[in-house]
Order: sequence, then C-alpha cells, then structure tokens
Amino acid sequence: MSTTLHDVARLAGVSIKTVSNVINSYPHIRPATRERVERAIAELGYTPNLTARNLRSGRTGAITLALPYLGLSYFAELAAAVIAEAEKLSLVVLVEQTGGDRDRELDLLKSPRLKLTDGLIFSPLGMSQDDIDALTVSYPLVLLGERIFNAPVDHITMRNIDAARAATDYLLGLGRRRIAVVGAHEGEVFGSAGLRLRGYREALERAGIAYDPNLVSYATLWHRSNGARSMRELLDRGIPFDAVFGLNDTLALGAMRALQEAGRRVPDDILVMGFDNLDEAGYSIPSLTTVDPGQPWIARTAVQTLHRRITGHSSLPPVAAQFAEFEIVARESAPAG
Amino acid sequence: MSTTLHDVARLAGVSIKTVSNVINSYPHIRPATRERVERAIAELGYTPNLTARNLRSGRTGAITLALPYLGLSYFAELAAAVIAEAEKLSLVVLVEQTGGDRDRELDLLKSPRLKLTDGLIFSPLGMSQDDIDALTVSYPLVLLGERIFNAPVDHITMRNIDAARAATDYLLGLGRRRIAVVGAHEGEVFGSAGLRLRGYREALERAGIAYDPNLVSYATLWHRSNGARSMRELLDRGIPFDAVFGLNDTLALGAMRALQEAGRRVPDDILVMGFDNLDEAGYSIPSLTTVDPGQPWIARTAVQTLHRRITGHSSLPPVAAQFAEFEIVARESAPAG
DNA sequence: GTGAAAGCGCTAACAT
DNA sequence: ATGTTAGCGCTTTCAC
Repeated sequence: MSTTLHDVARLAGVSIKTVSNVINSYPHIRPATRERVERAIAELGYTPNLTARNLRSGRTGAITLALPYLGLSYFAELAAAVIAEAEKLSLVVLVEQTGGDRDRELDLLKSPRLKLTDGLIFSPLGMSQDDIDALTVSYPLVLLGERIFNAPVDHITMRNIDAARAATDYLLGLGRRRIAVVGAHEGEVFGSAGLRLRGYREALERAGIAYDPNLVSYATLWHRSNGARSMRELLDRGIPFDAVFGLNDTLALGAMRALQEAGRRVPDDILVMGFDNLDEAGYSIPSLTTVDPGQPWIARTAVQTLHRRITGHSSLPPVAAQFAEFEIVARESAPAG
Repeated sequence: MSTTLHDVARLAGVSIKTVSNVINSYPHIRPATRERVERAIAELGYTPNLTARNLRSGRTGAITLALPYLGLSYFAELAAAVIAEAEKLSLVVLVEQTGGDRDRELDLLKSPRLKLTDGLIFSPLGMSQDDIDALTVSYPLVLLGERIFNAPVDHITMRNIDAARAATDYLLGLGRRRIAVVGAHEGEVFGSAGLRLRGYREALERAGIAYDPNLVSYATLWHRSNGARSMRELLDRGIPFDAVFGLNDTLALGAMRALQEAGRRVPDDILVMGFDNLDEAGYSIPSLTTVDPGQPWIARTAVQTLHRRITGHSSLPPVAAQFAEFEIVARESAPAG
C-alpha cells in the first residue's frame, strides 16, 4: 500500500496532527519541526489520500459534466471550455455521455455515481418539459440547454429564438425570400430545434413572408450525415429555395456538402447559414456564416454558478434562466451585403 | 446531511450489516428482512456514499483520461470512445486537459488528484523520450500515442510509419511525384509528425524519388488554421507540387482551404491526403481521402488493459507496444485510380 | 506548538 | 441468517 500520514509521522518523530498541519500549511509550526516533516514526506514520497480527505470533508473537488456525446463537435467544445474553467477553480471534471437518450438522462440524475462528485452540469437532449420534476435533486445542479425551462435549478442557456430570428433577418436582408430550414424536429416547441424554428418563423412573419412547410426538412440527430440527408430530401421535393438555414453548424456543413453534390453553388446559387460557430466553421469550403451563441460565457457561468452552490456562497433560490449574448459571424457561405 | 446506513438500519429495525448485505445483494437473507430493508431504503431515499465505500475498498470505479485538448477533434473522438468503453466496464472517466504542455503533463503524472481515480490513460504531446522515467509511477498507467516508446508501461498506439508509407504509396500509385507535406515538426524523430514524415520518406526512397525538403512545411499545433498557414507558406515558395499529405486530417482540411483560396482545385490540380479519418473527413468538400488509424480499437484496448491492471487480473510485465491496424480510406480529395 | 482521540460512512472479519 | 466491531486515511476539536 501507499504511505500514510502515520508513516510520515513515525519517520519524522512527531504526531500525525503535526504532519497534517504541515500539509495544510497551518501557520504556527516551529521551522525545525516543519523541516523535519517535509524531509520525511519527500523521503517516503508521500501523497495524501484524497478519498480519505473527501470522506472527512464531504467534498471531492470534482464535478460531473453530463452531455449527449463528445463526438458532436458542439459538445466537445463545450466540454473543453468547462474543463478549462473548472481547472481555474481547482475542480476536475468527470464526463458522462448520455447519448441524448431520455431514459439514460433520467437514470443519471439519480445515479449513486454522482456521489463521487460535488455537483452536476447537465445538458439534456432526450428529456423534455414533462420531465421537469426529475430535476429536483438533492445535490448542486446547473442545467444547460433548452429542453426544459423554469425548473427550480440554475439554468444557463442561449437566446435561441432571438438568435435564429437575427440569422433569418440576415438572410432576408440579403434579399432572400425562400429560406429552407435543415434539421427541424417534428412538432417540437422547446429544444434547440423548436426554438430556432420559432425564431425563423418570427422573422418571416415580421417581414410579411408566408411560412412554407415545404421548405422545412427534418433530422433527429444533428449530425453531418443527417444534414446531408435532410438537404437531399429538400432537393428531391423540387421546390425552389435561395438560402438554407442549418439549425446548427454540423447540419449546415452536411447540407453544403449535399448541395455541392447536386451541383448547386454556395454562395452563388444558395446562401447557407449555420448556428454554433464551431471552430471548423471558419475553415470549411466555403467558410460558414453562422451564429456565435456565446459558448465560452455559458461554460464559465455554468462552472462558476455550480461552484458557488457547492461552496454554499449562494443560497439564493435559482432565478430565471441566464442567457448568453449572441452574434452573427459573416463568412463566405453568406457574405455580408 | 444525507441518510446513512445507520438511518436505514434504525428504521428497518436491523443492524447495519444486514442493510449492507441487502445493498450488496448478499444471497442469504430472509425475504421478509430483505423487504423491510428495501422499504426503509426507499422511504429514506437512501443512496450509498461512494466516497466512504471507496475509502474502504481502495477503489473508486473511476479512471482518468489525460489528453491535450478536447477542442481538437481527434482527441474529442478518442475521449468519446474511451468513455463509451469504460462504461461497459462500469467505469466513469475524469478528463484532464494538459494543453499538450510538457510541464503540465509531468505535473499531472505526480498530481495527488490522480488518487481520486484508479488509473490513468495518458496521451502526452509535450513530453518526449527523455522524459521516459516520469512514466514510472505507482498507479496503473496506460500510455497512448507516439511520443515515448519502450517505457515500462502498457502502451497502445498506431502504426504511424507503416500507415504514412501506405498513404504516400497511394499517392505515388496515382502517378504523383511531387508530394508536399503539411504539419511536420522540425527535427522530430518520434511523435506523430516525426514518424509519419519518416513513413513518407521511406515510401519515396523505395520509389526511387529524392526527398525534397522544400516540399515540407511545418506547423507546431495541428490545428486547422495552422494547416492553412502551412499550406500558404508552401505556395509562397513557388515550388511546384502535385499532391499534399497532411500529417493529420485537421491540417489537411486547413490546407485544402488554403489551396482553394489560392485557386488550386482539389483533386483536379492537387490531390490531398489526410490522417485520422475524423468523422468530418467524410463530409468536407471535397471529402477527404485519409488513413483510418484504428482509433476504436485503441480506445477499447486501452480501457481493457487498464482495467485488467486495476483489478489485478494481469500482473504480467508490460511488453512492447500494441499497434492498431490501419487502412486507407479513398474519397474525393484523392480518388482511387 | 503539538499530541490524543473521535469519527466521516462504509465493508469485512468474526461472532452468535 | 444476522449482529458487533475494527479499521480505510484523513481532519478536527480538545487537551496539554
């Protein structure tokens, strides 16, 4: 087994309390004693057993981040940002993948595994507003995303409706009138798909353009291949359109790919707009005009909020959701004016 | 505080041992007792304190995965695969980002934080062969990548040299004679860059083609933007080339982007080959011909090997590295003959 | 300034 | 079949 406080204490000829004091940099220790202890620690290569410390303190210094799948770039970039922010607060991050499956999400929320960490940043995809009660849990929880609103937990999210409306306005401002949508979810009201489609419709309405359901195509998982498939479906309908709004970047990139296969040129024939501002959006061919939804802010705010809950610095009841600022990033797939 | 075994035992009118037996599904319990305990557990909403259990058992059921950065797609896909494999063995995964920085990698290896988990899957980027001694640690460790070889630890990696040679052969087989390289590392012998460049040179040599250093451009971080910059540099040299080997997919995609900006057509003027077979390589425009290095196998083998070490099922000394099988995936950027 | 001892919640001998 | 008890390694009163 590894060395313990007792081993160090014995070697240094002091009690374990003194060793503990040295480790936790308790101020009032005689320099000679301190040095003796430090030499013993070095000699034995002692490192404290964090599990024991955690049991004693009731805290682990770790948080859980639960998201659908790291293979989806949006979530990979989210995880990267969360881990980086957590490190600034000396927290480590345990990452769970739910696959966006409702049952696995519900299971996770009551999993004993969560006892291994101090709190949870939770980005559900399969759960919906009906599952709101499952978010009433006994541990610190920060909710991400737009599947569930007004739950009694801290909620950090983005301005989906406003941002999608701004994205649509942008295309309208470039003179487009028949804007196709890729990646909608049948009958969804909340959720990224539902909210972004609503923003799209609001923009059309304000511009006095009728909503044409034939311009909307569906895709369950927001994956490149589904963006391509969804676009092929649109093309097969034979209905003319002059722009495409991919409800996220991956869909938009897949759609561009399908457009190109079909001989349509971007941006000459069709403008394409995405949503997420993934790193990759700046380097596709053509580069992708998109919405930057403020992910770094979301990651930072989520980690800080959770940390305040864990440390008890905030016992305020969670209020309404906090929203990140967004911004349109104009690139080649739909160049500005 | 949360409820404990004692609370459950008191409510059920039994001893804590009995409750413990029920929880750990010890076979010999009277059905009536079992039911009483289960009702008490449900009533109190009891969940076991894993930290305490871990302290007792000496295991946590968690492993650490340390990698450079989740924003790099290759590592995001690796993490996704590792987490999925770990889940099959009921392990959870704590993800650490080192930024590919040598000092942070060395620090991590001796960080007390690792005591929070049972073992480490370590993918270094900044460390080199000189740091081999740092891999002699007191906990189960599985090494990934190609920065360090012949360390006294289990090592799972890919056939960099063979695969790069095969990739180059593929381009040679298509009649190309001036194959540029994007993303080399100055003077590197080991490491993905060094090994892949070596494979490239071996292929040239076997084909009787002289190695031209002017065809090789450098990039430290294997990031899209650096692939583009690296390619612009090559173009600026004004030296003719008829194919490009990006030492990974991200570089190749960035390079394709720069080629396009410069008015070069892929594959009409220039063939492009990548390395990694990222999901995204199938959906770029044009889609990217690349090397599939067998990442799923690597993830699976790494997790299983670590698990065997942790559970003590393998006390065999670690042997030479284990190599994944690779395969060339022909797509549009360099279509097969 | 330092030591002794209790106890965090659990598991596993050992006892009955 | 179930109860008792001793720790896992640490922190933290409370003495001295």
